[in-house]
Amino acid sequence: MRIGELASAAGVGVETIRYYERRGLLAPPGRTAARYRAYGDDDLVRVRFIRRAKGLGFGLEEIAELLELRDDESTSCADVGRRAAAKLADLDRRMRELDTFRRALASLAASCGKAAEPGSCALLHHLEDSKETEPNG
Amino acid sequence: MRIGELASAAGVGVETIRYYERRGLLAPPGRTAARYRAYGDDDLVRVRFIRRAKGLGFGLEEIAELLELRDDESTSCADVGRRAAAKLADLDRRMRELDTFRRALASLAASCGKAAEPGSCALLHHLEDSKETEPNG
DNA sequence: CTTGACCCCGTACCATGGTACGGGGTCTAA
DNA sequence: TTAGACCCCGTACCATGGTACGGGGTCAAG
Repeated sequence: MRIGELASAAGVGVETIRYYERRGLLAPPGRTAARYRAYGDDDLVRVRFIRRAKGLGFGLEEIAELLELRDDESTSCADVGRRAAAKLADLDRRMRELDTFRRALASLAASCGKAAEPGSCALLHHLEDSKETEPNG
Repeated sequence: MRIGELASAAGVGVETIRYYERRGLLAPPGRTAARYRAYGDDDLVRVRFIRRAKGLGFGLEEIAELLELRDDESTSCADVGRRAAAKLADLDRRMRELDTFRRALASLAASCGKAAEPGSCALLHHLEDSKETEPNG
């Protein structure tokens, strides 16, 4: 398929595909006689991989590393696993914070409709109460 | 307190404080005779608010809106609540995705150490299996 | 009355993750 | 053969969230 087709199938712009190529996330594809990029289904898989990983908070740099591991057939799953473990800890922390916040938000949304007293917002109080949970962890 | 004190108390750089002021997240503070910015404890609360909200995925623009609501005493909690509800849905979706990913990552980390067969990575497969969970939600 | 830490301001710079622009080639269909 | 859709490339630009730089003022200690 050509770049436009790949892009729309993956739900991104054509420029994004080229950008990923520049960034090394996509290998330079084959070309048609007219120098058009020619992609296969596996490229689509790859772009979707990137988008999904990105949507989950991985940076392109990290994704590139993940893809490298994936590309290298000799790389053991354990290598991926080591990276994964580090990311897991990160994810866990992130999720805990997010969950705390989500709870505050949920209880806020529940209580707010009823008592509309200005200045008595669970959400705002939650954010104002500065516990030791610093963002630079 | 002066800007440096505020900054270190909030765990950010001096430049960040000034940047927040430029962005309208912090009101221009009072000045000493020497034109030094003079902050109070509520400014610290405010900066911590910003950092916490930021650490949880809010953008500065969103935070500015939240702060506006907070500043405006006449704003009912319900107004904040409406914003919160929208953010909540967003957070929920994000957390579900994150959780799916975290599980994959966790089971990967568990299985990877044992069977190190290349190409059989739960993580990679998870990302390659493109379900309808698109990142542009 | 000088040294050093702190502050002022404006402007430039940085990384990230794209997005747009301009000038050109290619392909398909009428 | 000509219009329109698509593609090529390089380069510039954008938003976000800061960070650094340079030249200068302020203030407390020694």
